[in-house]
Amino acid sequence: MPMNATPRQSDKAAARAANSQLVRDFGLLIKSATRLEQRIDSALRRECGISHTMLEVLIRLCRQPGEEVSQRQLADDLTLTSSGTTRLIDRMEEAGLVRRLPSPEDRRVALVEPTDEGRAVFLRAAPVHARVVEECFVKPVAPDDYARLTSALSEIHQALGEDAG
Amino acid sequence: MPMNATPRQSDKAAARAANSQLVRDFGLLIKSATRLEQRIDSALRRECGISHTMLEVLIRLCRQPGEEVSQRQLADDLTLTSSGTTRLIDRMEEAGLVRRLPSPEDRRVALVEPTDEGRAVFLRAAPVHARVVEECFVKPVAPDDYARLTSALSEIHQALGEDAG
DNA sequence: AGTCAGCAATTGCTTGCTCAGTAATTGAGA
DNA sequence: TCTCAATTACTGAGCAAGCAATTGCTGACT
Repeated sequence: MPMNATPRQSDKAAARAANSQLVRDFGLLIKSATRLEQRIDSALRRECGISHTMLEVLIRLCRQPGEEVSQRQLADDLTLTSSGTTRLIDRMEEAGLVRRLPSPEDRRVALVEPTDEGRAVFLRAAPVHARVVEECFVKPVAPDDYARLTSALSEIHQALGEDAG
Repeated sequence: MPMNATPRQSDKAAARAANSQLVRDFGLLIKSATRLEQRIDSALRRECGISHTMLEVLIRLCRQPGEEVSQRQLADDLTLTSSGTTRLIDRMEEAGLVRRLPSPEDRRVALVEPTDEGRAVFLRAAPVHARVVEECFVKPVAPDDYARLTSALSEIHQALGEDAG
């Protein structure tokens, strides 16, 4: 494997790879998603006093009454580690938004349930969330593109789920 | 503003809003982007010893020789605060990947320049990056959808850039 | 019954970021 | 020319996440 002082052919190829359209498209995805999430997060903090992550938890807990969710399930849904989830739920419990209760079926699992306060906050936050999504995500996209966008995202998401290594 | 014990009509509407297709589509975007970035990041750490963020810096520094970039510019490009950028460059300088030099035009700005080591790492990392992007982002998407995906992303990105408040 | 591999949750430590506040420098207007 | 608001970078403090190691529990296999 010879190493020259002057750039080799393959070096130029590598440099080109980093600037390829595909890689830039990818960058656009990451950047847009990052900014979107920041937008949502700051709107929620300002108007409702909770983070976006906390709202995502509440969304899953408030689907229907009596349907508690395990931390494991939340972790998977939110793309978090279990330790991250533990501490997220700690903070939400501290804030009076949720409550932990032991699972009757498996004493390892901690089920999470919203408090009345949690439900109330959810009801205030959901429209804020929906509003920002509408403004920053749905509205800017041409209707023709929208369907393709979501199907592309599903494909990506599914591919990522399969080879979960 | 009357408050009843039983859920009001508007509460149901709020709950429905949180479960609307639009909001779920948005969730899919966030989740896919998060996972994609994790994938890239861990591949780069494992195979090249740098984070995804660091590679993004190197990409911008290695475009062409002699084109130094200010930290401000990097911060904007990477969606970071300026203090985050300061410390990122601190770490990269520590690792011997980049060097700071004062701007001759404006003594406030710190220009950033890659070292030889930084360029070498970039050349090793770029193909890894490209490979994962290809596998996880480009390949899973049907060709018909791909063009729409990127145009949708551009529209979103542009909309986010305009009302930068 | 007894063992043991595996999973859920938690905890200590580290990392990578933000926020708020500071200092130096610039450029535009009185 | 002087002043002053805006801009660039840096620093201290704090927060939210990850990783690694631990505990308690479960279910499967001998």
